[in-house]
Amino acid sequence: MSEFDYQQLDDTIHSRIRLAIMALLVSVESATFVYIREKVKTSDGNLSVHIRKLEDVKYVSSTKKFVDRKPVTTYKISKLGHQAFEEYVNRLSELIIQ
Amino acid sequence: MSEFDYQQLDDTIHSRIRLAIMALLVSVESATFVYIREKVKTSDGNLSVHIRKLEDVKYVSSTKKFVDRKPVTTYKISKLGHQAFEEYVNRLSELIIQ
DNA sequence: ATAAAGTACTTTATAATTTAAAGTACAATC
DNA sequence: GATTGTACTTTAAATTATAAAGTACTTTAT
Repeated sequence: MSEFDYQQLDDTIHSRIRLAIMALLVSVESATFVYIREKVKTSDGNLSVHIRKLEDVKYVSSTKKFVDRKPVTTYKISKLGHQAFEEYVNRLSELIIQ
Repeated sequence: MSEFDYQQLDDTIHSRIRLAIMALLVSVESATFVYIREKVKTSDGNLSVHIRKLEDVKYVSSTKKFVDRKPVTTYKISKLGHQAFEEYVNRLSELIIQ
């Protein structure tokens, strides 16, 4: 059962930064832009671009509101995103575990 | 201990195609260009470029010879490559396993 | 004998992605 | 009221990946 076909790995998830974002989001109920930025240790620009990609494919949803007169964007992983992540982890295991 | 810093993941290894190559190479004594190309299901050009990157950082070594008058390149993972792969898998687990 | 097709790659050009820098729209502080 | 800070977004530049073309043969068919 040892397959080494890299195309089995979801390309949207398999990016170091997006993988970290997804891993974080599956572990929490929801998270703000700033919280994610700090945990993932990246710049605003990077996070903005990458989390947008996850939104584009509907793996993540966002809601925007104001807290203390400041904008706060909160992100949540979707059911589809959850499934995709699980599938990704399974494929990864198949690839790596001998 | 849940960290989501994506920079912990070795960037040379974390590419779907190079990851597949490394996973294959840790599981065998050595492998030819053609064997890898078939297992990893990629084109000659892609394999050539990516395996060269692994060679550049000394994760993989190669030897070229002629068999039946045809060129055959054989690749092996190096000790450094082995360590890097192990380290990569460990970091990946930390990232993914909740 | 020679032309066509195949093997084992390498190189190069184009497309896609990532990263970094600059920009926007405020709020708070000095 | 001018500077600094927050929470992002947009754009441009650098990096990377993929696909196409090229090289140096060998084999097979004509």
